Amino acid sequence: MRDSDTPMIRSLPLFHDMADDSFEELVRGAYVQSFPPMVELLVEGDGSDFLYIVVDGTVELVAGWNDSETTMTVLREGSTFILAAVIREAPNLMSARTLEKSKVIMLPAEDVRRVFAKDHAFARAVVRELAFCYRGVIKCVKGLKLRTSLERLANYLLKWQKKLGGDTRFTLTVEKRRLASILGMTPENLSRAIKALRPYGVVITGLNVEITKPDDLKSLAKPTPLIDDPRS
Amino acid sequence: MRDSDTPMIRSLPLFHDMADDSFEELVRGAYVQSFPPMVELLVEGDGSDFLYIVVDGTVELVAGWNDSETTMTVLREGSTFILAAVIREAPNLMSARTLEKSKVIMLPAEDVRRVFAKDHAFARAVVRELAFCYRGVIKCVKGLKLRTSLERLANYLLKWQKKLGGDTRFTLTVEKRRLASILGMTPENLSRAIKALRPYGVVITGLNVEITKPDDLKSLAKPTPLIDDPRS
DNA sequence: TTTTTCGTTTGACATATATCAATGACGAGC
DNA sequence: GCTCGTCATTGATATATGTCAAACGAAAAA
Repeated sequence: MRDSDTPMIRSLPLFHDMADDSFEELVRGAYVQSFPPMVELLVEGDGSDFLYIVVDGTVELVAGWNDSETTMTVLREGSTFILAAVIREAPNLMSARTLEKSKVIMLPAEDVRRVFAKDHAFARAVVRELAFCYRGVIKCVKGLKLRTSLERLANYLLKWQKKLGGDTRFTLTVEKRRLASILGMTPENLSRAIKALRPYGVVITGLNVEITKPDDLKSLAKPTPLIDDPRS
Repeated sequence: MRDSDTPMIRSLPLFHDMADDSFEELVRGAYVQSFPPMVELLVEGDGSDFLYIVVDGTVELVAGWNDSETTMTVLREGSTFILAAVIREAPNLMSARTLEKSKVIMLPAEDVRRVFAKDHAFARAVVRELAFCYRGVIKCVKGLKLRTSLERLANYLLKWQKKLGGDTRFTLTVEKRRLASILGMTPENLSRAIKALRPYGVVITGLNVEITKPDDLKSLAKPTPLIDDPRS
């Protein structure tokens, strides 16, 4: 890999506090690769030979069963994935594919485990990262079990409005059928849900969202940090 | 706490490999408490002052939203809980309550974090534990998003049959309305789902389960280790 | 033993969500 | 500018699941 990529990795929480020589050791065997859209980076059920880091673009994690599949999450710059599988030397529970042209760094799993075993700061960072991911998935389960798809959509919109600066107007970062899958519904149902949010001041045309009555929408969505706050 | 409890803790994967003095430090400030059934051990949204370990009995983790609640999981001897919240010093995402008379060990969160910061072996064990929990929740999401409630029930039965020794007959370990909540359905719906499994050789009377046509049931359930195998 | 309580089951019904088919809208490539 | 393909939308319908009320049954309390 090129030296120009290392500062970006180094600045990630996962690698920030580790010893220099440990970092060297990790980076030495790393690959940087650019992929076109819709490339399968790894397949559910396979072993995990690398820890992945998204440098640029977007990568989706999908899970399949019985001829159908669902989007678990969409990752962007700075995200790592299949950390848990690498640590436990277990098969991937999800497939990963690029959505856009994307650049990813691949750290050989062996290296990660070796450095993890000897560098305490790195081990601590892995813990914090995993704890973060764990809590993210727990929130996801809570949404699925406690909310209807309409409520999940309403909260999704509020969450992204905040994430993108809080403006009245903003743009969705994924296409609608993928959004439907993320929220655990069909594209048709999403279409109807969007219509159903109109009385609450939501207008969506294409990927453009406008929220004219945020209070009304919030009274429907009833957001709570214990489900909807990505950090914490 | 009494010395008689320490060997059990020490034998758990989380504490097995850590240094003796670190273990001493953890155990020194620990509390052991016995609670009657249905005692709220901690409340969703509160800060986490302790890391909990179930020594005996059963504890359920529940999450609530908008006046309804759902059972996230039921824990038994040897399980730890709210590890992620303790590590991140973040509010609990779930409440915990005893189901039966239960004995739990409470390790002050401060101690856990301090030992975690200095003992590399403990940090590594925490990583393994968190990675394990993370993968468990991912499997849960996959089940919720990819399967119907009937399929979830079928797989639940097969999973517990195996876990309890593989016998044709076995006994459910939770009451039905809690099972319904675990599976993400209503008690009424569970009742009907149980009836719907009759053609597949499932007879449930009270908490007793009999599976007479395992192959038929499996052809409906289509179990996969990537969702249904708790280890790995 | 009787009574009470609580969990389960059942039926009738309402709602949520998925499916299928058709149409419409938009962008990529020619 | 056209054509094709893909995604989004709409309507009709089917299925899955939830809700409410009542009846039932087993375990705990009197």
